[in-house]
Amino acid sequence: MIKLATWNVNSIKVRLPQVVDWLEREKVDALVMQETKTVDELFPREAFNAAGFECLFCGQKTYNGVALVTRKSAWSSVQNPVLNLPNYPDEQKRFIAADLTHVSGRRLAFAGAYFPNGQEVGCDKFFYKLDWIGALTRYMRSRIKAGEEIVLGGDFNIAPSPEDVWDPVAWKDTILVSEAERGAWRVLLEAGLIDTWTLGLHAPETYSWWDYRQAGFEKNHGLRIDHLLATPKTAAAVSQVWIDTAPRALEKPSDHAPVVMTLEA
DNA sequence: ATGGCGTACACCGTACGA
Repeated sequence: MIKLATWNVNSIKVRLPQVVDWLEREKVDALVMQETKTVDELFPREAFNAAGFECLFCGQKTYNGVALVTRKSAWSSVQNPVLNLPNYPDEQKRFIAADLTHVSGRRLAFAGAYFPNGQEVGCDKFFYKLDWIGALTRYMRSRIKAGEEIVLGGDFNIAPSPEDVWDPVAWKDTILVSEAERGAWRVLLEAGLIDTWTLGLHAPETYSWWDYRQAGFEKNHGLRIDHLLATPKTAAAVSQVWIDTAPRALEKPSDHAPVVMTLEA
C-alpha cells in the first residue's frame, strides 16, 4: 500500500514539528506541501532527512512555495524533479513534481500545486489565477498524452461543488466558487484526471480548510479546496481517500487539513 | 460595510490569504 498526501502547511518553519510528527504517525510515503513561505536556503531539509525523507522544494521569501518529501524506505527512485511550471515563467513558486518508483515497482509522477487564490472575482489576481490554471492544464495534458501515470495534489483554491462549501448561498459567485474557476477545474479534469474524492471511497464528508477567524473550525464553516487528482489507471488503484481533520484541531494549526489517499502497490 | 486570525517582514503597520 502506498500513502500519498497533500497539505497546505502555511509556513514550514512554524509547522515543521506538526508535519514531521504527522508524517511519522500516519506513515505517509510522499507528501506535497504548499505555502512553505521559505527560501530554498532555509528549507528545513535536515529535519526531514532525519525523519527518513528526501526533500525537493521550490520556495521564495514570504509567499507561496511548494515542496515534495518522499519516504526513503518507500521509493526505489525519485527522478526528474520539476521546479515550477516549465511552460510558464513565474516569480511565484507554485508547482513541483517528480517521478517516483515505489519499491513494489509501481511508478507515478507526483505533482504538487499551489493554485493562486485570486483574491476577488474580476481583479488582476483573478485573471492571473485563470491564466496559471491554463498553463497547468496544458502541462498536465502534455504529460498525460505522453502516457504518464500522474497524481496531482495541492491547494487548488477551488471548491468544485456546492456541497464543498459550508454556506453555498452566501458564497455564491465569490472567489473559490465562481463559475469561471469551476469551469477551469472542469477543463483541467478533462485533460485526463479524476478527482479521487468522487470515487466514493471517502468517509466522512468534511472540508479541507476553515477560516482562522470567527471560530471557523469549531463551527465547521469550511471549504473543500484541497484535492488529489489521478490519471485513470492510478485512480483505479486508489483504495481510500480522506481528509485528516486532526491536525486542524491542534494548537497553532495550519488553516488547511491534509488530504490523504492510499493506493494499492 | 468592515474585520475577525495568522504569517512574514521589519514597520511598530502593511500585504496577503481564502
